[in-house]
Amino acid sequence: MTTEARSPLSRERVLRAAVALADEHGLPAVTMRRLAEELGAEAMSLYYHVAKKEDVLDGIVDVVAQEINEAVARLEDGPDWQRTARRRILAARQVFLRHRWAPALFETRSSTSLAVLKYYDSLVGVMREGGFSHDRIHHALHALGSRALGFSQELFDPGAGASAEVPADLAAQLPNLAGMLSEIAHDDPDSTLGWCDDQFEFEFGLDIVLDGLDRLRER
Amino acid sequence: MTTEARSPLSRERVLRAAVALADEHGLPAVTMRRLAEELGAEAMSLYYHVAKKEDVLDGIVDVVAQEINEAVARLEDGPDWQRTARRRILAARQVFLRHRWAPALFETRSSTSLAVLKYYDSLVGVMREGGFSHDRIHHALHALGSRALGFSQELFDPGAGASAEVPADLAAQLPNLAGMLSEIAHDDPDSTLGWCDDQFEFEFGLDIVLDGLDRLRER
DNA sequence: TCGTAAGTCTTACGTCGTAAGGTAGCTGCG
DNA sequence: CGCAGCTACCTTACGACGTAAGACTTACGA
Repeated sequence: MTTEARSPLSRERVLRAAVALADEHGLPAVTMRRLAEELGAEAMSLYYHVAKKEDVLDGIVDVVAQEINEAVARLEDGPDWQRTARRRILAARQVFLRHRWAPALFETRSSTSLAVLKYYDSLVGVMREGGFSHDRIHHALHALGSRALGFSQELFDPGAGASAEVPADLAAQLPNLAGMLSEIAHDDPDSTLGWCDDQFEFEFGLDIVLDGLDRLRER
Repeated sequence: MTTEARSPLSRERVLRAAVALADEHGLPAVTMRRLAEELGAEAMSLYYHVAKKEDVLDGIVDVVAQEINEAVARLEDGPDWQRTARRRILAARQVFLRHRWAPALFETRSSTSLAVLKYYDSLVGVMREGGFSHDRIHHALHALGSRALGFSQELFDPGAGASAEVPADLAAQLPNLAGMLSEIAHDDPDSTLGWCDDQFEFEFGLDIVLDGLDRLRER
C-alpha cells in the first residue's frame, strides 16, 4: 500500500487520500492512523494540516461536492427547467455511484460545504429561470431533500433477498409485504446506491416530485 | 442518576434504558459503559442480555418502531387511501419528534426490524385497498423513502441562520441562494426534526409525493 | 552563525467495544 | 446433606480510536 509516494503533506493531499481510502475500504477505514499510514506519515502529523477528524470528514464532503460541480458544469442547460434539473441531479448521482460511502456521510453533516452550497445555488438559478418564486423554490428544495443531490437513502429493502427466502412464519405476520414480494423481483444489477436505491426507483421518485413541482409552478 | 432502581437486568430493560439515555443525552451518550451505569450494573453484564452494541442499536430501532405501531393502531382508517396513509405517516412523525436521534439511526440500519416491517406491511395494505397494484406500491415505497416513516433528513438548512447573517463575500458567490434567503424567514418554532425538516416542509413534500402517486393510480 | 518558524514525530491519556475468565447464588440429583 | 451445573453478574485486560503536549528536524533570513 502507501500508494502515494513521499512528498510534503497538505490539506489537499490528506483529503484526497481520505477519499481514496473510503472508496477502497469504506468510511470506517478512514481513521487518522490509517490515513497517515496511507500517506507515509504519522497520525499526529495530519493535525498540522487539518483541525480534527470532523474537519477531514467535512473536507471530503467538499471534495465530492466539487466533483459533482465539475460534472454538472460539463452539461448544457436547455430551456426546460425540469429537464435541466433532472439532468443535473442524475449527473450528481453518477458521482455518488463512484463514492458509495458518501450519501451516508452527507446526511450526517449539518455544516454545509461551500461546494454543496454552490450546487444548490445553481439549482435555485435553474428553477428561477423556470419561473418559480423564491418561496416555491425553497419548499421545492425541502421536498426534494437528498434527491436534489442525486441519492435517496432507503429505509428498508423489499428485495433484500428474493421472494423464496422469506421464512413462512414471518410471511404470515406480514401478509401484504409477502404478497408484494412474491410478485416482485429486484433483478437490477448494481446501479444501486445505498442498499436498495437503484436507478429506476430513483428516477421514478424523482420524477414524481419534479412533476408535482412543475404542476405547482403553473399555479 | 442511575434512575432505574436495582432489579434483574433483561433485554427489555437494557433497550428501554438505551432509548431513555438517547432521549436525554443524545445517541453518542449511548455507550455500553454509560448504559450499564444507568442500569446500576457493569458494562460486561449487558452482554448477557444483548449480543453486541449493534444489537442494542437494532433493538432500540425496534422499540421506536413499536411505539409507532401503537400510535398508528389508535387511528381509524377511512375509505380514502391517501388520507389514511397521510394520517399514519404524520402519527409516525410524532413519535420521531419524541426521539430526535432516531431518524439518523434508522437510516444507518440496513437490517430491518420486525416492527418496521409490520408498519410497512400495514401501509402496503392501505394502498392495496386504495386500488394499487403490488408493483405500484413497491415503487411508491421507494418514492416515499424515509417519508413513509415520518421524517426526511435534510441535507442543507437554508434557514440555518437568518438572512442578515450571511457574510457578504459568501453571498456574492451564491447569488441565487442569497436572494432566496433574503426573502425567506424560517420562523418556525421547533416542530423540527433533524436540522431543517419542519412540519410544514414535511407535509408539503409528503403531499407532493402522495398526490403524484394518487394520480398514477388512476392510470 | 544563530534564531525562528514550519513541518513532522514520539509519547501518552482517556474512551470505546468486547474477549476471557472468574464468582456468587440457585436448582436439582445422588 | 453435598456437590455439580447453570444463570447472572463482575473483574481484568486488550487493541483501536481521537488527540493533547511537547520534542525533534529542517530550512531560511538576519
